[in-house]
Amino acid sequence: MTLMERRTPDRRKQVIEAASRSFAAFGYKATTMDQVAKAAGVGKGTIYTFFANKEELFEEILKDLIRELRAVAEETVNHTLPFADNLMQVLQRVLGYRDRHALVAKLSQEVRDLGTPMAKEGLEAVERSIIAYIANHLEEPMAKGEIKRADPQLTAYMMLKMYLALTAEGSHLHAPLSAEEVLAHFRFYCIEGLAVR
Amino acid sequence: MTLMERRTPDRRKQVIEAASRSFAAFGYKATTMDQVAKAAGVGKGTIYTFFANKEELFEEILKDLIRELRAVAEETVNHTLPFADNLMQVLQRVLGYRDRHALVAKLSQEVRDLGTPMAKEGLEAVERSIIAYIANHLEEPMAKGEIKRADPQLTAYMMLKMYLALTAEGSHLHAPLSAEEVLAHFRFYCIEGLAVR
DNA sequence: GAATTGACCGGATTGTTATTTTGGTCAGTT
DNA sequence: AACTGACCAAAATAACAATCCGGTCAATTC
Repeated sequence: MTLMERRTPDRRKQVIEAASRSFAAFGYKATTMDQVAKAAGVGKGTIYTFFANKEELFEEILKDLIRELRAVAEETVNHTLPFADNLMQVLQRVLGYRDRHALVAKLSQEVRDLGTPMAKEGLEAVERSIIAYIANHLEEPMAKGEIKRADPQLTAYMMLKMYLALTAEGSHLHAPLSAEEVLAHFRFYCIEGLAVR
Repeated sequence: MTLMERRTPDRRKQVIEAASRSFAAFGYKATTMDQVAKAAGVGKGTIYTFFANKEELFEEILKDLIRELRAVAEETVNHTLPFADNLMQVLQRVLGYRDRHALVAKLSQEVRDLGTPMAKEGLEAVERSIIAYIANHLEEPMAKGEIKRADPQLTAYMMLKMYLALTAEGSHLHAPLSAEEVLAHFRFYCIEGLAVR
């Protein structure tokens, strides 16, 4: 096995890992193919045997990120528990996923500062995928009557927006909230609502 | 009166109105002081007898906008009605306030496309002022037990974010919603919550 | 003489051209 | 057959010139 790895090291994997680090550290635009090749210990041409261009390489990295988030969610969800509990659990785990967030954070900054179209599209793809995932998992509790019936797509969208409002965006209006505060507030505003019962 | 207007036309008002139109039509950066002076039928120097610089002129226009929104809200609110009803009424009126929205829309676009710092600060000022206003008007219904107790500042912030998610931002994910849909969804997500009662 | 004006100034912005960087290729090496 | 890196054209950046615009103030008007 060690010998085999020596003989045929997995170039593709090397490339993906180097690229992943580079995109997270420098963003889309500032990551050069020469750089990735160097970091991967690979000739530049080799990259192009696996990926048609920089764009496709980037999309692969994003797919990995989405896959990973989905996996984290999947292994956290417990279908015997109430919907709200699952939602909270998943959010808590995703919140703690700092390192993987680095790519998202860097891309967000790049969109703000440089406006790189590719970074913007990438973030939108991640966002769409998260919304689709949540929307999917909304249908069961709705059918079961655990939560009210509503357009799952729109509901998932609103959930994400509220989550982001509590974590990322609102930094300049309310002091950064702790993970527990985020969870408590999310439950309060999103699930329970302001109306008295 | 007509004669008096002829004799001492209100230069300050002329300037403010011309500037207001120009900021709404072209944004902060693309509005030049020469242009404003021309449109106001006034020498450029005159502007500087009322406003120290372009920035102050802009801030005055924003103050006017905020004052106007506040006035619309104030004359709509009926303290004998339930909180949720008032909220809906005010939203409905603000939603229909197309002309005044023009300035906000233009500034939003300018922040997106040009990143003009002054436009960004201006929008944030408007946002802060709206949040402060809502927060103020949350305390009474909270005290009366009409809605649940919570940090008014944060609650107001979440309300605005939800409103914006339903109207402005979400254009690329859900088709633009009609005014009625926005109101219905806002009531659903913000007031009632997803939990079944 | 108070209010108003517009030519004028310098710093910022925009347009232009020269230089460098970088995504992608492919002849040659291993 | 897998892999490499010198090479190319196009895109990005830097350097510089030309223009624009916020702000001032001496001259003008009322």
